[in-house]
Amino acid sequence: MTDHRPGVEAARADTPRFSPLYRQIKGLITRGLQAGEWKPGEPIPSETELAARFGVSQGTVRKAVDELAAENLLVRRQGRGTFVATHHEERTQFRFLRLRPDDGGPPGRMESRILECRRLRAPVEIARALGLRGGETVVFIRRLLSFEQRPTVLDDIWLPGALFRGLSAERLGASVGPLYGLFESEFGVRMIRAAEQLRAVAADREVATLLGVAPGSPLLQAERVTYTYQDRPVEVRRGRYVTDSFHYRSALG
Amino acid sequence: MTDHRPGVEAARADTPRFSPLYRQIKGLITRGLQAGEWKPGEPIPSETELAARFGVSQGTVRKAVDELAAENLLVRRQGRGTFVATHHEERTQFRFLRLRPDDGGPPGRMESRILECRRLRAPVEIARALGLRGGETVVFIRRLLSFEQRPTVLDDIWLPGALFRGLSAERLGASVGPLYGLFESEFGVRMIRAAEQLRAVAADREVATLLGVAPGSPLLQAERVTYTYQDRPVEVRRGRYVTDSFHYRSALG
DNA sequence: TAGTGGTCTAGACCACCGT
DNA sequence: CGGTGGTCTAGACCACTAA
Repeated sequence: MTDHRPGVEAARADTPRFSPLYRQIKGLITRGLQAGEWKPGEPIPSETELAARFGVSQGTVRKAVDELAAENLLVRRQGRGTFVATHHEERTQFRFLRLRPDDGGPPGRMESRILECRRLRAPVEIARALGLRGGETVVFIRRLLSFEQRPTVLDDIWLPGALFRGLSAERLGASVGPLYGLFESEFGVRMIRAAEQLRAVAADREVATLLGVAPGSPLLQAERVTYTYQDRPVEVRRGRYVTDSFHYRSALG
Repeated sequence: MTDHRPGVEAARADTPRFSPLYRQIKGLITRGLQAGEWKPGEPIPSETELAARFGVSQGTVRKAVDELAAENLLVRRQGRGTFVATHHEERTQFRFLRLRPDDGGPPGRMESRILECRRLRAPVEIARALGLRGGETVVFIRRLLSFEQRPTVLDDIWLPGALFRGLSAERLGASVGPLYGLFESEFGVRMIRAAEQLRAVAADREVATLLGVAPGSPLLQAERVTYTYQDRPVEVRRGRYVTDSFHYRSALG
């Protein structure tokens, strides 16, 4: 790279007064990830190699990789290398599902059933959340998650139609792992982070029937917006959780 | 300090195979915080000074402080110094209260009313969560939080009696800031982190009355265990939130 | 044993803050 | 201006993994 000295950067002067070198390196690595230069699950080049490529010291690369690892874009494995994060792994499996059995242990046998999958014009709120122009089509998915045969989660999912061409109930049914793994492998869309808004709601008749609870039962509702690279929203999800013997874990730091 | 070289550490050999130097430094700084060597809101010595005191390089101190800052025990302020975190500040004010108005903006005028404050023998579940022996006394507090005159949060709080001698309704009423600020200043108990379990429940008659909702209304319930240094539990809290126009924010990363 | 990430050092310089 | 944290470097050595 050229012109990455702090002073030079400062001279550029716009919104962020100063962008340190390691952040620029971070940006370059992110660009490589986004462009698919290294695929999920694969290792990226070693720190010394990246340092040579970018013409900076290893310490600077290290700090860039540190941040990317903290954001779960990369995974460090001592003695082996640094790998591109993937949703096809035990460890990342439940990163976005915060529901846990009250008795502690990991969730037991989980079964996913697709109830619906069709295309429709995006409702205004969905379009707004996804940054779509009015009238664009979205893929709508409704699915039911059961733990040990007990229906527990009803998810309604909206995805930008343009990014998920060819997504169908059959395709979903044929897949085994987590949805985000499918999205990553089949559509090249990598879910990076999400924000949820939680509230307690009363189950309406339709939802109550699907979840096997009495109408009016209290349900935990999670409205999620999921983002890919560049903080681009690519999924809206409304989940309803039966919290009789499960709870949603939240860590306050 | 003496004997902090990696090799020496490795030779000690027990559970953690190897404890890097910066973690030991981190432990020493934490001990200072816990012992009250530096008070909340005050600056700790500069990095160079700490490096000299501990006989390590500045970079090693830096990494220790980095972690402590990431855990919100310290706050770095460029050009000024590194300060001991405190609950008496705007920025940390809402660190543990994740409820937000649906319309985005920050919570409006908040009013806290103490409904109850008394001592009682710890119920078994509370005693277990707080690591108390059966029959020890706890302080029980019930309080109501209202936003813009609208009752929104009902908190039941249990604290170890031994740590909070002299805590009374009057004392609570006389205080202005957040509870954790009071606990920090008056009782020397600093809340560091917490874990919550969320579920949807139906309001019973008593709770419904206090919150001004219909009995059976769905409420978001948060069961919190709060920890101080050394991961010692020092508070159990059960909150019930009215989520008609508020939601609980959760970030998935 | 070779290669990777992880730690530690010493020193330089920069950005930011208060005086 | 002096002092603080923030960045960057170059080089050494350690811990871990796989072949």
